[in-house]
Amino acid sequence: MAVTLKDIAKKIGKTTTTVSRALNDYDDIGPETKELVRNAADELGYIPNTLARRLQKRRTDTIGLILPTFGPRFSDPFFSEFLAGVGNKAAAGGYDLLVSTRPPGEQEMQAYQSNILSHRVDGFIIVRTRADDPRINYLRKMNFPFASFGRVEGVLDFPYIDEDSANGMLRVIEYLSGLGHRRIACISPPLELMFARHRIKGVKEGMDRLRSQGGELLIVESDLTQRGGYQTANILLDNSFSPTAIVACNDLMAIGAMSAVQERGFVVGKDISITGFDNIPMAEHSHPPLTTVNQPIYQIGTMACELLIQVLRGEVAEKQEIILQPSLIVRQSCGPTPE
Amino acid sequence: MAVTLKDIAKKIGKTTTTVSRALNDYDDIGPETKELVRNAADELGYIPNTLARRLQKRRTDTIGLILPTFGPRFSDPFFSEFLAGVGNKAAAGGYDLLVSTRPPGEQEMQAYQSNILSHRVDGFIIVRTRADDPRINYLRKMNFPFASFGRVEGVLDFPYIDEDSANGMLRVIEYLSGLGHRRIACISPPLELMFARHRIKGVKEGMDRLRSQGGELLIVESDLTQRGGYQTANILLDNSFSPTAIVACNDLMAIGAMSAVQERGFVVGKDISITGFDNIPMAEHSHPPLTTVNQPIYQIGTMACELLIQVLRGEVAEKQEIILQPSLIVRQSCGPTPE
DNA sequence: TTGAAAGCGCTAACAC
DNA sequence: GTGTTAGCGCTTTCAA
Repeated sequence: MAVTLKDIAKKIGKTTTTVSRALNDYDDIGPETKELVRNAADELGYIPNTLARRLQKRRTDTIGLILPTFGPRFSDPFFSEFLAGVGNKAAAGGYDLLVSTRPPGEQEMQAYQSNILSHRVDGFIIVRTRADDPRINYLRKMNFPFASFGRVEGVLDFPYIDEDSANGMLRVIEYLSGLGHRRIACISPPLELMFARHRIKGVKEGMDRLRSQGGELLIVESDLTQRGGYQTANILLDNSFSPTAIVACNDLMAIGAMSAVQERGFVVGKDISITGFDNIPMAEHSHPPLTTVNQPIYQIGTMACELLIQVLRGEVAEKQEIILQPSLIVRQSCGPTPE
Repeated sequence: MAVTLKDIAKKIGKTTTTVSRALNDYDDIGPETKELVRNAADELGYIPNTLARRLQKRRTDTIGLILPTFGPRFSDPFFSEFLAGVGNKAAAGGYDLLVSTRPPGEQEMQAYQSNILSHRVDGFIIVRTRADDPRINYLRKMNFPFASFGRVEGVLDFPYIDEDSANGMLRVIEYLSGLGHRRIACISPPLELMFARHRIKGVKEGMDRLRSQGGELLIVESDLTQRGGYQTANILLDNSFSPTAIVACNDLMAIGAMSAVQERGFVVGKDISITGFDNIPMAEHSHPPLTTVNQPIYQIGTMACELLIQVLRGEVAEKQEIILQPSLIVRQSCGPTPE
């Protein structure tokens, strides 16, 4: 049914070898033979069998992406955009993208292992790095190609891209302090996540600079979801600390926090200021629109994939690490400290 | 480097044939040989080479999912949950999931074509069907296995799962009419999308029943995004129609519409009622929480994948079509008609 | 119950 | 330039 090299070879009275080389444009094939072969291939509608080629080449031309899912519902807008970035770059580079989702832990590690050992992928994109990331430890140990979005604690001897979240948060704090805020609460993701650490680090650094001016910081850990932000903000509002500003470590939690604040009759941006991080599309259309730090997730996906492709192709990446400088997006969710 | 059947065979002094059959638990292999082989395999850490197996079996054990992306930013929470559902079911069934994203049109069709012709996938999951869906037409023509989430206009001779959106919308309208609403505006997605048609159909049917009681309907087309909902609501509010309720065809647009309404100083659920569709996590935490129709996207992904797997395995699905009955989730975004 | 031989469709080494 | 031969790692007839 499917047309093979053999069919073409038979048709034009040559061998499969010749046909193969002609189609792959080897130098040692005569120009008229090439023409002949190509025409025959076109006529018959030849499409190479990927599987056969991959087996022979001992390459899968496939990139693996295992999304770490927490909780049962998995609708982080973050991932879908990242996925699109990775996927489009992969497609452009001639790579397939093999996607799965696994909760961090045993199953996740097994997925990495089996994908590698059973020769399903040539390399991995790692996303949402953890402090002592078992995935990265494993891949490094196996000497298996990968590129990551996010750093880890410790040695950074692998290609990665990351945003300078610490700096982003520093600017958030500076912005808020410029508005007069001193009592600031921060809603943090689980601290095993590296980006949480960076963001918290930025917050702390900013607050340190405010110490002489009476800056006070309360950090509460949450879970990255809107619901988590909502619940955590409620805890915060019940607390005697009574912050004038809430700095959430991502937009989803910020938007959840806004609901909590508004439910109590406070006006966001007046009674309480709130900031996010990521600049997801929703941030522009929250009520009020959310002041946040931009993170170009689609492009980050693209670039992470590009880093990996460079490794796979054996091209020496001149720059194996990319740190993006964030920009503050000022909208209407912050205002001067109330009296 | 990698352990092959040959290595095991050599080690125990049998042939690769025997080893292969032993590992695959064929009946015609002696129990002690099986034991022997298995132990040797374990010792050597044998993992079958997927590529080789696939080539031989002429199956890829891979399911394709090409997400139709509109616009540049692609953060529909819808897709990430659907993806997780499909992916987990696929993994459980021993299938890989090959994901790409393509804007509807030429490129998209080429992706389907090349994935099929180059033997990359065994079947496809189709998502977000269009009225005269070129993907489905093509797959049907090629007689290539697929299952879809969503129906099409015309013959439904393929396995699909869908929610009875028409009925869902009917219930929304009934709910609103019970609250006294008569002048209702509807924000619709592009009408080439099948689910848009079903939802609109439900809306119209509901309004038809209200005609004798002065029911009036205005439908405006938008683009499924929060921004689109926002813009369209603004158009609606500038219009002389002045609806007392806005029925959005998905949650994202509903939430966008809420922003627009609120920006004009109206109170959602009092001055104007708003409803959505999908029940994305965000809907619970919007301000006010959104009354909407539930659509269990994760489960739908799971079931769509299951339908496909049944086809691939040659199992006759007793029920090739699944229609889910929706449930109305009443929250706080609707109230009685203002005077 | 096991082995020998063939082949999935392709590419690569080597000879001519 | 082109053909011969071999082999990627696996499964599957067919014989023994």
